[in-house]
Amino acid sequence: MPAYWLMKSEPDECSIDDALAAPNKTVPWTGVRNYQARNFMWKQMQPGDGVLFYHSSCAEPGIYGLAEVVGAPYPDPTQFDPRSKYFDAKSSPEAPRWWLVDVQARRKTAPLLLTQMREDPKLDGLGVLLKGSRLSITPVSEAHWHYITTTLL
DNA sequence: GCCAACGTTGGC
DNA sequence: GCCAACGTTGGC
Repeated sequence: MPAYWLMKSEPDECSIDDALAAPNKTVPWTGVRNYQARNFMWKQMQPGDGVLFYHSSCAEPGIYGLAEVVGAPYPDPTQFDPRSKYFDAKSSPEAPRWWLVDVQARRKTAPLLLTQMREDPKLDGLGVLLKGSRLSITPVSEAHWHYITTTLL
């Protein structure tokens, strides 16, 4: 059974346009350094899972596209690269600390802004709307996914 | 740039 | 294992 996720990306780093322009429209979801978000990618995501592609830390945060999980999780290579800002000296190839999945962009959508989502009672309980939520990857219920993808986008 | 909320670190 | 200090996220 497919699962659904909302994944935040800073558009300055990787926007939905960047993902669509990438080879095979696929980007490694690099740089996650939060255990809860890592565990979603490492232990729970399956190829074919649906992804709401969210732009964060920008002028108009919101959902800007649809994507899906492809392939199996593997260690984030940036954790081993001393020049990377995601380098983690406490990790090692023998015991990688940070795992990621590849995400393939499906299409860009009309923006569904955070402000709009907050006003929609049907989206009550959506992870990204919860008070103080900073988690960069949050599960999305099938009902929310269906509503967002068929009615709002 | 501010700051609330949250996660992590490390001394004890 | 507690918890204060610190760092980060991310909306505004």
